Amino acid sequence: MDDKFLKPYNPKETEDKIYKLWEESGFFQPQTGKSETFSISLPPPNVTGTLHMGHAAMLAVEDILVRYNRMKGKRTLWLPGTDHAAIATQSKVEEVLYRKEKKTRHDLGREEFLKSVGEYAEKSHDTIVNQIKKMGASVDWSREAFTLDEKRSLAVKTAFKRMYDDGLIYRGERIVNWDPKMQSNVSDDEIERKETKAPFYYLKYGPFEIGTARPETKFGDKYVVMHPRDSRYSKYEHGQKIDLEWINGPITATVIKDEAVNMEFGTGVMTITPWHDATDFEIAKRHNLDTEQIIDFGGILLPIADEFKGMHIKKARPLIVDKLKKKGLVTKIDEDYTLNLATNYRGGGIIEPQIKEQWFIDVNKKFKFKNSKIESIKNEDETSLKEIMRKTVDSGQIEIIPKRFEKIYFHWIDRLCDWNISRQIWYGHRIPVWYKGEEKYIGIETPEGDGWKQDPDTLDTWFSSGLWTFSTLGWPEETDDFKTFHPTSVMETGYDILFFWVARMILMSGYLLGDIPFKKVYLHGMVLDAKGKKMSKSDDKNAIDPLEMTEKYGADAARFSLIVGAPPGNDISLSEDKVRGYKYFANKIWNISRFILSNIDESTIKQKPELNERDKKWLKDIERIVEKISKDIDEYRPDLAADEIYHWVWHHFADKYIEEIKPVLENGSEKEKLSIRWTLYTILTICLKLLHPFAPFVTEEIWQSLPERDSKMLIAAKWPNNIIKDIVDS
RNA sequence: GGGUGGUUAGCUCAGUUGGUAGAGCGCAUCAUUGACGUUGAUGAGGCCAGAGGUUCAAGUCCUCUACCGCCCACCA
Repeated sequence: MDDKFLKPYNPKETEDKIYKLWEESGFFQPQTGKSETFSISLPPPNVTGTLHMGHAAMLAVEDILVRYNRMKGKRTLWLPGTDHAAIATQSKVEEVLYRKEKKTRHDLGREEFLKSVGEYAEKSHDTIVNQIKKMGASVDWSREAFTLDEKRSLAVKTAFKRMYDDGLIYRGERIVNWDPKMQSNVSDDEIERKETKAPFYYLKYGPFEIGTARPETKFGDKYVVMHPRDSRYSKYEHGQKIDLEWINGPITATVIKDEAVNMEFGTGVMTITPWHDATDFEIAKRHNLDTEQIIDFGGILLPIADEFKGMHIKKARPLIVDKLKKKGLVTKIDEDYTLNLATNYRGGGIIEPQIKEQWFIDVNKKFKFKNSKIESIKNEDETSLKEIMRKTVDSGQIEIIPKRFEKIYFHWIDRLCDWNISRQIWYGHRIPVWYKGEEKYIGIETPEGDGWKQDPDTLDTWFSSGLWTFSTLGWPEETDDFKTFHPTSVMETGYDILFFWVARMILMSGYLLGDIPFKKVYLHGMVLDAKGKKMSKSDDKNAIDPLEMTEKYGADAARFSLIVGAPPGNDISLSEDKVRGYKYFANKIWNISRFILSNIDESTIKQKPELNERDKKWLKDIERIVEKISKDIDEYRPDLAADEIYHWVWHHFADKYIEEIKPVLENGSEKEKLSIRWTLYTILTICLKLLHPFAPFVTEEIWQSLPERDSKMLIAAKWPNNIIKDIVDS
């Protein structure tokens, strides 16, 4: 027996060494010559981020699936990469730039700024990669990808051009979610509404009373809107002009009747600001009304505000309210009003709706479906992107686990509007469109000749993420990897990005390949702290750092603690006690092995002796466990499998069997001892295999010290199967 | 407002087609110098949120209620 067993298991001394051993073995790469495949694309973490508990949980689940399927003999690929995370990364660099040098990106200029973002991303990249390794993730580093590298750029441009040529991408002037802080718009899905207390003002508007939380937008309000069936206002006619006194003097207002008005709310009358409100914009469009910009893209009031022009809205508001009060136009102020403030979920800027020209993907436009591998849409059928997203899941070709998220997904699709894909930030994939006067060019390469200017906007980061399952495999080239590993077996990710990402992957894959990107979607929950807050938020001081946990208790313990009791889709709250508990388990495995190895010798395990009934019973019992574990993992319940194996190894195998046979090893007959020794060793090797996907480090370390084993490395060992047939009955 | 998840031991949470309530940490008693610094055995502690229903049988299925959370939504 190896001397290392004389001390307790020491993850710190073991893990890096074992990871290196695996990497050098080449087993992270798919083995050739096998037909059935299993593939997962790693959801790429932000290149500038650090590993949080959510990542750690994700890596644990995926590594379990991957190691299990690899041991089952499948040709297994887990492809890693990082995401340029346009907005998040750019904001981070801008913040540092401002803090250190008091400069903005405009002071540096586009080219120089991008260079510094690139450098920052590159430097940061190694951090996240090393953290992924610490968790024991058996990803194939030789195929690592980045959402903004050259190959992925080609995929993005190819996708854009195809969609443009099919009329699915268009440029249009719409009301968009403008973030004045970041100087870019964001898509509807990137809006996070926060409940905020704010005063709500009731203002006299001629004969009417209107309500607003934003008096600073009201300068241009010259339409007063009410419901056509509101009897209170039946004496006013649509189109009627009314002269009245307003903020900066007398104006003429026009009465508009529109069903969008809620009669129950307030007085049932409102004025509209079409340039800065989505609902108002729709009303204005319906009645062909004038629109006028009140606030510029930096949050500064325009000349229409008269004496307030040039002021920031934040400063102007109290002054405007003062003026309104002095003029006797304020009738009431509700100081305790709650409104849903729209903020940018990345970066937190307060959204100011603005009308702006942007690029969109049309999700409703019909087009002819080509190369269909989607069961529910026939080749050459007329379809739309929305229909692709719906039918692939509705037909069951893609299965979302747990099932309840399918309903949420459908609900989202049904109210989905065109996807705004352009951003005014600099870091990201530049829109592959060039202009020269009236001419326009859309393509992969910069057009020949002078005078072409590229569109300044970049693409929504989820555009490139949407291609991830196949751009990482070499698409648009028809590579062997692409043919072999796509569609991928399962997409394992958090439910919080079901819309952002999962839906967009289905859209992109469906349109570009006529195929699904993955067969299953496994959604894991959020890791919560003791207060029930998401641990992935970097500003959360209660967060448990996964690296600190691996440092203190070992990666195997961290993995176990993130798996047990975490069914798909359920949030888990993690405590340090739980991690510690599983560290003890790793040591228990260590000591079981120590006990067994000190009680056998090579000659007693090489040849199967005649087995007594007790040992046969235990061998049958572990076969039952093997079947249970396999079934649980096959059904995407690693949480149950982990709990089951934990319980069996500790409280059955160790507490019962080993305790039972201890006296027999002392005083029993030679025949009995032979049977026991062989059984102990056999069960140990099976247990190590069963435990390996969950606790890869400690099991591999023990495996390396086994005198007799059917594979040099545990990572490549064969998953146990038909034990009774192979052992007991022969 | 619509949808959705939760409510189980002192704490944090599991409980897969309905069949005698489980884990980690904590607690009590005993054993143990040991394969185990991290051990074992035994035990205390649960009207499984509340009410009704289906069933031979409900933590589990159905209906309603309460509270907590999350997602969605154009109430200015």
